[in-house]
Amino acid sequence: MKATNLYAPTLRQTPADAEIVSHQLMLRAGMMRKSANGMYNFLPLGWRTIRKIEQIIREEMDAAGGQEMCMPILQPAEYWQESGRWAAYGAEMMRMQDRHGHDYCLGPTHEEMITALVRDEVRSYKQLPLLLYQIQDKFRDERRPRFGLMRSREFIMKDLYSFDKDVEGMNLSYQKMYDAYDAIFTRCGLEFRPVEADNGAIGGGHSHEFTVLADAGESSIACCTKCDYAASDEKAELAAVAAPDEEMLELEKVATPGTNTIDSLVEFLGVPIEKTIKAVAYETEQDELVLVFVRGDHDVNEIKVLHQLEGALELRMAEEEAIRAVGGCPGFMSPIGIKEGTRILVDSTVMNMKNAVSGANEVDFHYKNVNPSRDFKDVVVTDLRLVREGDPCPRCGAPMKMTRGIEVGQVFALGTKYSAAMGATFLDEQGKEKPFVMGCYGIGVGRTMAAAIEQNNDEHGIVWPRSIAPFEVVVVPINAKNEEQLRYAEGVYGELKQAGIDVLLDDRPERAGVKFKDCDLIGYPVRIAIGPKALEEGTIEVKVRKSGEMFLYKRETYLDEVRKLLESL
RNA sequence: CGGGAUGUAGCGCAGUUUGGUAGCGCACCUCGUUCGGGACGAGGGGGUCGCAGGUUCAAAUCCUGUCAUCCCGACCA
Repeated sequence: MKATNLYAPTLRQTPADAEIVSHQLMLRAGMMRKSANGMYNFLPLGWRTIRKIEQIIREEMDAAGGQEMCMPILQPAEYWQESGRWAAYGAEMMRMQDRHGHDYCLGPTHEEMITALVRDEVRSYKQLPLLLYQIQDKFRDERRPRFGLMRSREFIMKDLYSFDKDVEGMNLSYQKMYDAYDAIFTRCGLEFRPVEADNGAIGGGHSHEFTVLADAGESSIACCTKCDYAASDEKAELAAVAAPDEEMLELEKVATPGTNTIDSLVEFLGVPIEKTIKAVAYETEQDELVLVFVRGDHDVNEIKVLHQLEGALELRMAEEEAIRAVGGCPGFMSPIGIKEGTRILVDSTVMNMKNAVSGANEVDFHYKNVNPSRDFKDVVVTDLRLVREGDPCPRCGAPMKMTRGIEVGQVFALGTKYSAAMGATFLDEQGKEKPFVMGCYGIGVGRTMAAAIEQNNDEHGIVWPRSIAPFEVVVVPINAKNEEQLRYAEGVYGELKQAGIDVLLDDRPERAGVKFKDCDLIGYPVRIAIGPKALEEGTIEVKVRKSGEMFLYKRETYLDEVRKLLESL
């Protein structure tokens, strides 16, 4: 490819509406342009990178036994009604009607489509396992698209669905995908962690998110500093803090005027915050009141709370009336003296506390010397709190570190949620009808591209990992208006191309400085400059974008040297 | 959907307070000089000032409405 035939409009200045560096650089490097909120045009350079990422994904999916196919983006509502998600999906689904008034959506994902397809096709356990995937645009009407490709409304996703005859088979498929994902993100040159993820409302199976470590990321993950445990902040398991070795003292009610927050209580009583018990009251969408108690300095993990409440999908802060109705007092709550039958959840750390302070269910009064193991009745005790920096790892006990990351992929053991709901069954060895045991596995292709830039850039621009760079090598005649130089550069370009290297010839009649700046901005891994030195001395000047190293090679040997260089990038 | 900010040429911005012929830098076009890290000179093209209504002799500027974009909070590839 020659630059004079390439539409790559670079920008000197950063567009004002781009916030994070990957978005800014993709615009500046002429890789993409915005079309509408959360939707983007990929320009030729950006598309080359997308295609390279897709190709890596394809190769690894195929190697893992996947078969590529393609399903329609437009999906009939009836499948979604069968799975129950037509109602459940909410405003995030782009919906429309055809001329006959039939409902459709633009696919936000394809579990329903693939399940319906396989249901109609696959009859026997002998046809399993079946791993089908596609790479295609998905639509999600995000409440707030932002950060360029990081969260867009139309995005390219690789989605694979596995169908197995039993849970063991599913686990095998899951592991294959897990390993393939590991290979894909490694090949893309990314620093990432597979983290244990919450499986949300889907329930049942397990799930991992593949998270690229980057400050611009929207997910917060807890990583053990010693072992390889890593989990999303919502998922991170926490053991109870051990019970202190103290005598249990007599429960005592004390007046604590105006102390309806933990901070004011700590100040008023002069007790350490670790000796206080905090209450949070929620109501479910079924209007059930749930009282949650955690240590004063801890935060409630609402996901963990939801897992305790079968059937509930959402929590809202409880109305004061509802709290009073069960004998609670907003700002001064305690499990002691709450109406029988009220759902009370207590974090396991709280249960180990001794001689703590909690509310007394009366305005301006608290209990001292609360000993939950003695004083709390009819409560559910479990892990309910949100992980914090320094909390002990559930595996090895070493402190955990909180990091930010970009979720580029997720692997998910679905089980029979969709196959059962949609009646997708096969006959097993005994001739018995069984629902498929499924898994689903997604990769955000554009997000992977953005994540790669977040991790690989400097003040001059992008520093592409070789595997996903739009071109591996750029050949720059210093003065393309000089016929001799241009011819020489064309020769070198032809040799590289002949050698199977993905190379661009920057034959634009621009000044050297302009072209060099563009090279750095776009981030080609290797730059070859052809100037007087090449013509007079036959030396080829090679510069590595990442390290800034410059090498001079003889014309006779530079090809091998460049090949070696590329392999190291 | 709540909170905040911004809409003026392809990009970055000034002008709005105090109404009076729409500007600057970059980019673009022409000519000349220049040519290994975003050159210089001369000339040139391009904007119904987001949109609609209102006030006024006169509106980018004041008022009302509306739309869009960006950032902060509940989710996900």
